[in-house]
Amino acid sequence: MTTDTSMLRAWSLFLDAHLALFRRLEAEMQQEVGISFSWFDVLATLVTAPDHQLRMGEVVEKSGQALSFSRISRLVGELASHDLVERITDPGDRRGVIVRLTDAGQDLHRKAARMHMEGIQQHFGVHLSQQQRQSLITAFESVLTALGTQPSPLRPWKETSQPKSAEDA
Amino acid sequence: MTTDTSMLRAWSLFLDAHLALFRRLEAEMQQEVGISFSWFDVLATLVTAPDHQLRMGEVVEKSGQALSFSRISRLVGELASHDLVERITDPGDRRGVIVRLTDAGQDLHRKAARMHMEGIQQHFGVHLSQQQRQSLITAFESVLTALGTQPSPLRPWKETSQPKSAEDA
DNA sequence: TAGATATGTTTGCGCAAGCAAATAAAGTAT
DNA sequence: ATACTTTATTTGCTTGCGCAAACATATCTA
Repeated sequence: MTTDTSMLRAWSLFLDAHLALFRRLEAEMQQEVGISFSWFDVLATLVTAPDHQLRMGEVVEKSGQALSFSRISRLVGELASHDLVERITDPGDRRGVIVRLTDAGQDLHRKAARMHMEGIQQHFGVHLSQQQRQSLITAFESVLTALGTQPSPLRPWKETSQPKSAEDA
Repeated sequence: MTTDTSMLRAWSLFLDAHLALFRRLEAEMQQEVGISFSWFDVLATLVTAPDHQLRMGEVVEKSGQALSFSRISRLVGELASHDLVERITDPGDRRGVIVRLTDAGQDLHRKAARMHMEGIQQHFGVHLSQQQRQSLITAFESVLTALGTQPSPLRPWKETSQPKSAEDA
C-alpha cells in the first residue's frame, strides 16, 4: 500500500521530533535552572502530592514508568544532599522512607516549571493547531491503550526519560 | 488560556507514547532478531548506501544525529566482530575506515527490517487515520524546522536513540 | 623537506541508568 | 516467641553512551 510511505514518514518525524525536543528542553533546563530532567521529574512528582511528600515507592509509581526504583532511590539521595528534599524514615513502618520536598525544593521547582512550560509551548505547542493537537491526543491515546500503558497523570508538566539505543525503522 | 491544558495533554501523551513504543519495539527486535536498535541503525544506514559501504564518518552523518562519533566507532567494532560488517582501511586516505556490510549483515538486516516495519505498522501506524498522519507530519516538520534540525533521510525504517534522563513537564 | 596544522578515527574516562542480590523491617504461622 | 515469608529500599555491578584527549595520516607552508 502507498500509505506506507506516509506512515513511515510520520514515524520518522515522530522520532526526530522527540529527540530534538528532548535535547533542546533538557539543555534549556540545564542552562536556566541548572538541574537535569530526572531531578525535575522527582521534584514535580512531589509537588503534586498531599503535603509535598510521598513514600519512596510512591514516587516511583507516580513518576510514570520512566525511571527504575534504584534510580529514583539514588536521585532522592542526590536531591537530599542538596537540601531539595528530606528523607524521613517512616515512623509507622520503619522500612519505608518518606521523601519530603523542602521549601528550597519547592522554590526551585516553581522556577524550573515556569521556564519549562514556556519552552514546551514555544517549541512544541506553538506548532500545533487546535485540530492537530486533537489528532495527536486521540492517536496517542489509542497507541497507549493498545500497548496496555497508562497515560501518566497530568501534572501540568511532565517529561519522561528514554532508553538508550538507536534504531532505524 | 484554556488550550494550555490540551497542549500539555498532547505533550504528555507524546512523551508517554514515545517511551512505550520505543520500549516495545526495542524488545521485539531483541527477541526476534537478537540485536539492539543501535546495531540495527548502523546496518540500516549501510544498506541504503551505494555498494553497501560508507566511510566511518558518513555512517555517523547518515544515521541522523542520534549517535555520537565515538559510539558509532565502537558499534562498528562490535558488528565487525560478529562479521556483520567489515572494516577496511581506505586505500585512498589511510586515516579513513570504510565500513562495508557483509552478506550476513545484509541478511540479518533484511530479517530485522521486515519484522520491525510490521511492528511499527502494528503499534503505531494502525492507530493513525490518514488525516491524523497528515497532522502529525505537518506539525512535526514545523517543530523540526523551528529547531533547526534536518528531518533524517527516509530510509523505509529508522529509529533514533535517546538521551538519558527523565523530566516532568 | 621539516614543521605546523588539519582531518578522520579511536581511546580513556566518567555518568546515568537498570538489574538483581543484599539488607532491613514487618507480618505470619506454628 | 521463633522461624519463614513478604515488602521497602539500597547497593554492587554492568552497560550504553558522550566528551575530550590521544593517535595516525594528510596537507600545507616556509
